[in-house]
Order: sequence, then C-alpha cells, then structure tokens
Amino acid sequence: MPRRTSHEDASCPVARPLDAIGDGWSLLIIRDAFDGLRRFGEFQKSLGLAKNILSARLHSLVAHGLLHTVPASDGSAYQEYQLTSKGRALFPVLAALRQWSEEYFFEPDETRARLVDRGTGQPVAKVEIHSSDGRVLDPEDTVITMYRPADA
Amino acid sequence: MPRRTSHEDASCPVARPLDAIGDGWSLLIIRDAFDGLRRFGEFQKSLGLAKNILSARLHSLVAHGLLHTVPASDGSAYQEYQLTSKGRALFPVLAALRQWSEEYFFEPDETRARLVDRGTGQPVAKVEIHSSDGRVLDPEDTVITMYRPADA
DNA sequence: CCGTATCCATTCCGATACTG
DNA sequence: CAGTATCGGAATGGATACGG
Repeated sequence: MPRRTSHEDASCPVARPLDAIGDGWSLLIIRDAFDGLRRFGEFQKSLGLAKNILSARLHSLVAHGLLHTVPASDGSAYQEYQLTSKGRALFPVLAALRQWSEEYFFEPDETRARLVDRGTGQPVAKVEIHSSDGRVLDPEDTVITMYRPADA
Repeated sequence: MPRRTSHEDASCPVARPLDAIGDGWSLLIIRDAFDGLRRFGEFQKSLGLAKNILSARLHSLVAHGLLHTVPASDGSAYQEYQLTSKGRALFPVLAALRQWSEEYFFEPDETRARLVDRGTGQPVAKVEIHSSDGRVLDPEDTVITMYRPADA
C-alpha cells in the first residue's frame, strides 16, 4: 500500500497545505525569504543544507506557488526566488508561530530572534483570535463547521 | 555525517518547534485534539494512520509537552490525551493557518471546514499582525532582531 | 557561482501479528 | 479497545561529483 502521499483532497484547511509547507525545511526557507534572502547561495549558507535538497525544496515551493523566480538583478544568468502574494500571506502564520515558540520553547533569559515593529523597535502585539464583532475568542468559543458555498 | 536531527538549539523561534510539530501528522493530531478527540481509537479513526505511528506521534507530543495523558473517564484502564496549556496556545497558529489555507488552497466554491464563533456561527475575524500600539503591520513594517534578556 | 545527477545511509510509514 | 513489536518498502536527506 502506498504511503499517504498527499493531502490535496482533504476538506480540512489544516491538512491541505501540509504538502507545501509540512516539511521542515520549507518553513525555514519561507522565513528566510521574509528576511530578504533571494539567492540560492544565500539560502544554502543560512540553512546549511545540501544543494540538491535545497534545489528540490525551492522547486516545490515554486510549484506550490509560494515562491516565484525572477531572472536576474545582478547581471548573472541565474534565478532569484521571491515570495508570491500567497507566500507573503503566510506572514500571520509565521508570526503566530514565532510567538508561541518564544513563549514555550525558550527559557526566559535565553537569547532569541524576535519580530519587532521596524519603526518603533517594539515587539509586535500578541496574536489573538477575534470574532467578527471584535471579541477575543478562546478555543472553546469556536467550532469547526462545514461550509458549502452556494455556486450561484 | 548525521542528518540534521534537531533544531533544539536554534535561536530562531521558527526553527525550534519543528521537532515537535514539524512532521505532518502532529499538527493534525493537535487539530483533532482541539476538536475534542481524546481517545487513541478516535484519533486513529479520524486520521487513518497505522497504530504504531499514532502511538509514536502521541508519545512525541506528550514528550514535547503539547499533550498530556489522563487516566480514564470511562472506567477503562486506558489513557486519554488532552491538550496542555502549551498545546492550547497553538490555537492562533492553527487559526491563522486555516485562514491562509482557505484563501489560497481552496477553490471559491469548494466545500471546506471553517472555524466559526460558536455563539454566532460567524467565521472568526481575519488574523492580523499589530504593533504594540495597534497599527496593522505588513511584513515590510517588521524586522527580526536579536533579543538578549537581561539576566538580572 | 548556480544548480543537477548520482549514490548511500537513515528514517519513516504502513501492514500485520501479538499482548492485555 | 489500546497499545507494542517487527518487518519491509519507500521516501528523504547528506555528500559528492559534475556541467553551465
């Protein structure tokens, strides 16, 4: 029996993107892309992975529409990898993940990389889930329901 | 050379939790836990994975402090798996991931599972990143900086 | 400098059988 | 029902060598 290879057809939005970013390196590549990295060598130096798998991950991210390649920038005949709008839209996810990790995976006195407001240098506000009318929602205040858009 | 086995010592909060939730199944188990699932068999039925790997994942999540086991609830001699506060704190991450996925991985007319306010039935508000004084921040408005807490 | 192709070691997953 | 133990196949990742 083949291994569970894909979540493409899952109706759950948590499952479906796992093919694109469910692997360990992809999220780190996206993080670096947000940080301004664009060149193959920059990613490789930052992440320290083998070139073949970096190549594979990059292609996968392009195939899933999170990155796209642009021809040059310096005269070279190579590619640069930039976030698409789909990739950029991961910003809140990454920010929430950062906050969760800082709170639960770091000792209070441990040095860490923080996401801050560029203008003020202050850390960004804690991500919260709100109702459509602005109340803060806890997990218990929410439910998962099936939504069938009318195909009018 | 050993494969990169762990991100435990990374100073980047994006990297460090990958050992705990970077694998494909863990996030889905957490999702199901938010959904109220607690028993081994419930998870297995929902996810359709082999019992040995479910067992391994569950143990890993317990070891990383996202789940904890409680003795019974019905008289049986078995365990139930519940989210810890650390696991519950993943709520905004999961919610942000859901929203991103719904927007970019589903066709507009495609049926999907949505996170809604239990009281009103309305979908939760879109997750945004705010500055400490309440402005909405785009990726460009932010920077990553190293933070060294004073060890007073 | 930017990749691609090949090889090898490790890991992971699924099925199955087994215990309580 | 709730797990554990074992096995085999598949996919992955790392190193390296090579080509543009």
